Amino acid sequence: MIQSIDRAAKILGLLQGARRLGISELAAALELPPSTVHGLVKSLQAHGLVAQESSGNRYALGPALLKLSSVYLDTLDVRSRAMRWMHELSRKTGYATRLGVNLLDEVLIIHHDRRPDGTEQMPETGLNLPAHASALGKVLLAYNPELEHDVLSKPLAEFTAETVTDPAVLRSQLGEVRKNALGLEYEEAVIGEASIAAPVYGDSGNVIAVLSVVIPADEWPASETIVRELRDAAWTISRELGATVWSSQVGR
Amino acid sequence: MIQSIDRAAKILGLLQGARRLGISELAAALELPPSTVHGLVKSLQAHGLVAQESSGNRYALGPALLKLSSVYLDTLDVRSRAMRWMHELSRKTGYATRLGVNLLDEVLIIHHDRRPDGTEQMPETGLNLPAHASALGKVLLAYNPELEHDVLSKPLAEFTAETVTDPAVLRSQLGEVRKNALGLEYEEAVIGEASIAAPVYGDSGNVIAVLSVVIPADEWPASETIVRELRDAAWTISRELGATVWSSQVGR
DNA sequence: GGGTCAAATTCGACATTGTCGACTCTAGTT
DNA sequence: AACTAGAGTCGACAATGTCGAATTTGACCC
Repeated sequence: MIQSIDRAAKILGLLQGARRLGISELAAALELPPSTVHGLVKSLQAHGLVAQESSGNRYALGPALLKLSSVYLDTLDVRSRAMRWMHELSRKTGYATRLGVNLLDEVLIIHHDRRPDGTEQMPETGLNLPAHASALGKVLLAYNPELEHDVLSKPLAEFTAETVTDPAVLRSQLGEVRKNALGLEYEEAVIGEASIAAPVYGDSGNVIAVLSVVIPADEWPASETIVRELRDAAWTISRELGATVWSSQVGR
Repeated sequence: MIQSIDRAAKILGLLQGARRLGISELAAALELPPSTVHGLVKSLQAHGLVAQESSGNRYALGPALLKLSSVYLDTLDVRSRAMRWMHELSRKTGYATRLGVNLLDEVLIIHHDRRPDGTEQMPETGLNLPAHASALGKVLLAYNPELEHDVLSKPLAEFTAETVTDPAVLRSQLGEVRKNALGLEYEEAVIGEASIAAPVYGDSGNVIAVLSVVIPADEWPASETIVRELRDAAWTISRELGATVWSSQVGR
């Protein structure tokens, strides 16, 4: 791991959390001398990864990130293939749908199709969810032993009374997920919200993304029809990506 | 400029252009030994900034960029303030509107409100435009001497027969832009497309963004009404950000 | 309006750190 | 099954980034 890149990435991470920070604040957070941080920040700034407030001496994330991320989204075959089926799935079920991938030890939402009832809903693309407290996350954990190890090696954060914080319970849930190829979550991250998720396979037979349907808590549990439609959609996307029944069974 | 950060940023830039590259391809492009590039790429990968193809040995941009960029968009006061007025402006004029900021020597579109006629239109947020061949870019150039110097120090790329490639002509156009606080462009980047743009001021009195209306070439020139509506919208946004008549006049 | 303070920024010497070449390993090809 | 091309590993060297001291900037208060 190259030290200065590690530090630079940490600076981006800090700015992600705190929005706007001065050199000395960054230096304090990283436990480095301000002059060192200054050099790192200026290098990031030269590439547009960080931007300085026009009136002031604080720094924030830069515009280059937007351009990079828009290319990132374009390169994802899963996403472009999934979009039309997600829209279909939202329409059929009446619920919002999400497509997620693994980012470090969390889940990143790479596409979101709103509930079709026309209510005001925040776009969720780019948000992330805890791996152990979301249906999306549980599916990723179930099919990725490395991630499972990562997540279980740290204490599990508690978000609501329903959050699973006992590693043994989580481990047994992951067994269920593998058995049914379906992840479940009821008010474990957000009160009033539940979800179910199914894996999406790539041509190598690996789970490369997860598809979920977000269900209001008072309409839980999901009907058999909803589950079947979710599974069908996830499977259709996988097939378009070149996965076969066979490859998905030997996968992992 | 820290060397390894510079190199890392260049790697991200290459992946932005080429989508998927192997270590040796990156090494060739950067004229560095493959082992050096490998170390850089692995460091970026550890932070999710690049990702390795599941089946294969090539690398692409990583999911962390999406999360970072979504935070970037949230931190931009201009954008959140501008969105509602842009929607209004699109509705009133019947044309698509764009909001841009400066990224290195180009213009990055940070918000796009579609033409309200309901035709299929690609979302343009995250795209970038050449500074010298767009109305947005000309406004940024006119109010940013450093950027002007940057852009004029290199040859001006030609996109269409209308593209201004003569520095002297561009310079005189920038004078006009400053005089009218309005940038114009007719088929200089894309055939069939023209646009007009007006500056948006921040509380320091600087031009921090640009607002434009995209007009089909066959409806050119824009009516006085359209121009006034664009100016009004840009001004309303500026005022919400704390700009005053006075500060915008002493600005720069 | 001037004086004080905190924070950003610049600079150069030192030693830590990243770089590079040689080597190994893996996978795909003929 | 041998061959090739590319990815990935390792350790020595010196180029590079780091850090402390000094300088500048700008904000706030008296």
